Amino acid sequence: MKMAECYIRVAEDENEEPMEIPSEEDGTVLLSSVSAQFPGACGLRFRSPVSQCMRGVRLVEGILHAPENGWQNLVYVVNYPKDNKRKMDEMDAALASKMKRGDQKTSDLIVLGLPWKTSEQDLKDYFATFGEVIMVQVKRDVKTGNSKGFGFVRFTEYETQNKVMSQRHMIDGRWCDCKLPNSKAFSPTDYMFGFQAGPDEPMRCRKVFVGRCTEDMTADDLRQFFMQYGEVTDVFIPKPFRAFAFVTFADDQVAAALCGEDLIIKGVSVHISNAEPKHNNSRQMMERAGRFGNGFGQGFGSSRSIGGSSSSNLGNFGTFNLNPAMMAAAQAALQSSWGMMGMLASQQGQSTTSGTSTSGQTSSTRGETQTYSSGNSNYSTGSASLGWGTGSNSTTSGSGFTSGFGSSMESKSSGWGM
DNA sequence: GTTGAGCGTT
Repeated sequence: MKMAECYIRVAEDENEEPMEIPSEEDGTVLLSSVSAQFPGACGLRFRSPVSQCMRGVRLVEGILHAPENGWQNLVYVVNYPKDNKRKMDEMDAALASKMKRGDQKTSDLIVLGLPWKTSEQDLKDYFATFGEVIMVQVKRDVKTGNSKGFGFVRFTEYETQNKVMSQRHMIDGRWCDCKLPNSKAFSPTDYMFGFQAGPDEPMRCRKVFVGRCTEDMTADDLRQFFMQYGEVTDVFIPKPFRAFAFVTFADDQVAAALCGEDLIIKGVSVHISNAEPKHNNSRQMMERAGRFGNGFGQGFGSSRSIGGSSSSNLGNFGTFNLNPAMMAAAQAALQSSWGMMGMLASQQGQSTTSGTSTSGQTSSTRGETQTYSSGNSNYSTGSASLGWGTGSNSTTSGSGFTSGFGSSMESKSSGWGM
């Protein structure tokens, strides 16, 4: 009877400009039609002109049925699963800052083949001839103190890093190689910032895991350091020493923005990731796959092949490298929603244009070039700015990629049980 | 007190 209505007006919020969504011939509207425009949508509601209350739209097997008096000219508001809409916006913001290309952040490089006798000072002296060094480390046996023959180095400038990776190094009489460490090759946890995967855990995550801590980092050191990003409400260091700590912020977005970052505290590179909820098997499996390159990482090229020596073939690889990570992260974090996928596709599509409509970047870019030092260390954090330095560089045309992404998702969705 | 491909944290 409401055949005349060809479109209904749908918006994410009552006050936002609605989008017209087509109805079916029988006057119903398919949920899929709604979710095509509002990824992750699970239903509709509207404000009843009579009661002035919000009312739900009847939904049966994916079909939205018009209210008593037809769709009329009301604005229908999209429902999202639980509070995922809000989460999605924050993920949007945090992802945007991490996916920012252009500002190519440096990462720690692993230095393989060091002579046993080489000290951190030796390393620093050697690499300082290439550019400013902000961190060096020689990995040693905890009991004997003997060098394990490898270490890490980090430079201020991305160009320096590329130069160093592009050649071999004669250090104290041995040839050494500098590479991006395996830990930099896609870890889904880095994308799962701020989310508790548990279905009954609506709390957003304000706590981060700080890995690779050294024993000389006190709770006060950590508090002093992390203050620059936002109010710190708690610092927890397990005893006895376990080489990690937890830092809790007042603002969950600060925690989200820091996840995936490598920060330098007291001359040591620590890695920030989400403080994991205790039970989550699927996530840990994926983490393994990511860390050791057995799963997604290999088929799509590890990041070590990207940021490295050849700057000529960066383009396509970089974009493809991120996608499996996103898929895995989305699967684990959102489980029941495709919302993030649409967001990712649009992000990719926008990556070659200057202005994105993505909101909220400002909140995570405070505190540029802050320094922190302690004791007799003269190291400092070169830059506290956020962003992800995969070294990837999107030169792919956005539209072509986006469509490919969408279709591959559809073909795999059944296998993933989503 | 040794060694020579690897890989830093739950």
